[in-house]
Amino acid sequence: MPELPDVEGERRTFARVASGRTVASVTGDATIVRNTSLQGLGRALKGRRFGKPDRHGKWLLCPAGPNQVLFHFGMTGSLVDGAGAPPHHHDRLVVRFEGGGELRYRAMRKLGGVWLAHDGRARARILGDLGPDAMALSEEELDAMVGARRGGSKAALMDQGFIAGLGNLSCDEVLWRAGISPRRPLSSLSRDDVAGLHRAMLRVLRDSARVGRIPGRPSWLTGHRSPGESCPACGTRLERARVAGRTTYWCPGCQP
DNA sequence: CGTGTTGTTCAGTT
DNA sequence: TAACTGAACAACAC
Repeated sequence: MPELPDVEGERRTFARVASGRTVASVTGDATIVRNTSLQGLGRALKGRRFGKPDRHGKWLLCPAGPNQVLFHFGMTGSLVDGAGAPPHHHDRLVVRFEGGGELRYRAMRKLGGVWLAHDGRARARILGDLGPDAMALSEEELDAMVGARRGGSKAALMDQGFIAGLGNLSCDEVLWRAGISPRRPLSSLSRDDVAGLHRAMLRVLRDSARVGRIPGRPSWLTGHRSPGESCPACGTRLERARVAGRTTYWCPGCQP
């Protein structure tokens, strides 16, 4: 699931369930903690109170005193309010709070994980070379970035080092709304194209973030990701191909 | 038993 | 060097 809008949903879950709460214990599957042991994570968090979570791209950044817990959700991860919820086979980490309540990191596949950072340097090392957050990017910034980028539009928008947050679904949705074919070189975009791309990106991300996922509404391209479906705007049969390594849908009519 | 999957990373190639 | 490709990771559904 997790693209930027999904992680916005996780951010709200964390804020509701964990922010302001003091950690009592940390248990779970040791392999989901990527850069320390379960015990190390427990020692760093125990007795600490979680602050307000932040997000950059698909990363969720959760302060606990001087430390930070960094969540990445891979393809199947999510945060769950564990209060009163029955144990689940895919609960990989359980953080219990003083006075009751718990937060769980649940993931079917263990492609994401949990990292501990003691300071800003450690955090930067873990996050790697991320581009600006897609939701915080201004049209002027995008315009300045586009000219120097070689290669196709989809590959660029999917590159977390270029812009952080877009995934396969949101990328297809944004390109469709902006009327840009996924293989079209990004550097070929006119100023108007860039303005349209920026508008489409914010629109898609804001609408999706509000519900915490990319809505597969019938009026969205994302609602038609099965072979043989038609464009919800013009009725043209959608194209489907592997672009930038991922299954891509686009409308040859709306995205020349 | 194949294929495919909303994520990243790494090795190898263009 | 920048960017691309394919494999690997992991756990399912079909």
